[in-house]
Amino acid sequence: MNYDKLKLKNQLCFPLYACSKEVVRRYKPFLDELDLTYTQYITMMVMWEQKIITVKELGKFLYLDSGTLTPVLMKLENKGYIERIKNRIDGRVLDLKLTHTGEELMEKAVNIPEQIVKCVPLDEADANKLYEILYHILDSR
Amino acid sequence: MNYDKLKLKNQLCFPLYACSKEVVRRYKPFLDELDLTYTQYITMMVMWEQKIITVKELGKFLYLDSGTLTPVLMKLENKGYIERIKNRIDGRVLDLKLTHTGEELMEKAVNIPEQIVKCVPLDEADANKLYEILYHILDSR
DNA sequence: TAAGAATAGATTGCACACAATCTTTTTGCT
DNA sequence: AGCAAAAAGATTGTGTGCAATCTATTCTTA
Repeated sequence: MNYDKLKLKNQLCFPLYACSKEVVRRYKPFLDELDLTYTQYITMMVMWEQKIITVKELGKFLYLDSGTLTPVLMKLENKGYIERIKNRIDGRVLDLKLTHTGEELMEKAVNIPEQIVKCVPLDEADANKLYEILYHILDSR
Repeated sequence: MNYDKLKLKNQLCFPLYACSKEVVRRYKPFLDELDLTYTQYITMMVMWEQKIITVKELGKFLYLDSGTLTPVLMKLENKGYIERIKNRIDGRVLDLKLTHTGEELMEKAVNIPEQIVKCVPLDEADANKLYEILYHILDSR
């Protein structure tokens, strides 16, 4: 029996998993300046774009469920970046609303993407290819 | 000011992070049959290959530190797949030794890689390219 | 060779992820 | 209208990740 397929070096999932963590680590110094975790940061990215959104919709953007999001959203509310407002039409729904403070935070975050690009060695072709492959996998759910 | 770079769809890190979790999710049904988590699985992959290894060396393979590994290794020891043995020459070092039971587990795991391939839609060229890009980033530490 | 530095792992504390379950509210059906 | 099913979030419990710190041991070097 050949066990080569079980070797770590022959896996595709493993470098994906390791690389994901590695890139998140490289965000940390920049996010520390804003006192945001990575999960809080990507949540704020959606908030900056949507202004108002339900937890459900947010979860679709981030591929996360309420079990993960609820505590994250409570922290962001405590920091004053969002408000959590029960929807009046449908009582099951929680609307998330970007606050003025949350909007201001965007100004401080606006330089992060380009700083990350400097920390991750990828030419544009590879970046595009990577993007394409990753979304191809994600879209196959 | 242009805020496009802060949009989620324009990030490369985010699909990497989401895709990593998605692929790990696709492992779950197969790993559940072996009663292994993904972290325990990749740890066992190293053990199956190395038979004996220190925690330090294992951590280099997996890009994980003792804070993460210690509890994982204790669980694998409880399940009988590895032994944790203090090194006699250097008392600081902990050797991990694959047990017979651990070796047997490999037989049950041997089909997992090919089953995952079926669950992740990637042709060989893209798989190779993805592999190359990911290790390029990982190696830039 | 004795003390300080370095190293290997363990521990602690915090923040996710995610499955499973629970609560509240709304929908759909008859 | 009345009730079962479905939906949206919250809660609970387990298992990572990882920074910071602690302990035990070994190395270094004055």
